[in-house]
Amino acid sequence: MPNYWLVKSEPDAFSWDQQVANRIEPWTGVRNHMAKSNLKSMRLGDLAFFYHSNIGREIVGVVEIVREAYPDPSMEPGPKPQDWVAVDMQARAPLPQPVTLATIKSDPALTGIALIRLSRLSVCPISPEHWAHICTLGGYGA
DNA sequence: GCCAACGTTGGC
DNA sequence: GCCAACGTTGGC
Repeated sequence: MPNYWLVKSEPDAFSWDQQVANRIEPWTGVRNHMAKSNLKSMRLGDLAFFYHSNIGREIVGVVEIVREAYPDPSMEPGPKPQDWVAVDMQARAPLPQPVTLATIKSDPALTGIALIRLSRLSVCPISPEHWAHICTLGGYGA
């Protein structure tokens, strides 16, 4: 059974359409330790919601982890050694009906979800129950 | 544009 | 080790 995640991207910087066009994309630039530890926990075949932050504020698609954590190629050489990581993700399919932040916040079945509780965390775990519920809301995989 | 949350930096 | 200052994220 796969683990479930949610990753955020500002569509200005990198959008779902670009993810689809590129098919496989390195997920780089994470500079937060909790998010990094989540990246390191991802395994081949894990699935993640692709969330548009700031513009849109909705879950728009599903991606699959196709390469586990490796050194982030976007790291700048600096005075201190760093160990940020990237993973590769492949677009699976869009949600037929995107699920908005407003919907997630107002749904009693989704209380406590990390997306809301840790609003600044860019890579969040999702419980299997929440995953299934959001898939239903989004008409995904029906 | 504003603000809350929160991580990081640097003075002490 | 504490804490004020500051920067960033991201919702509103």
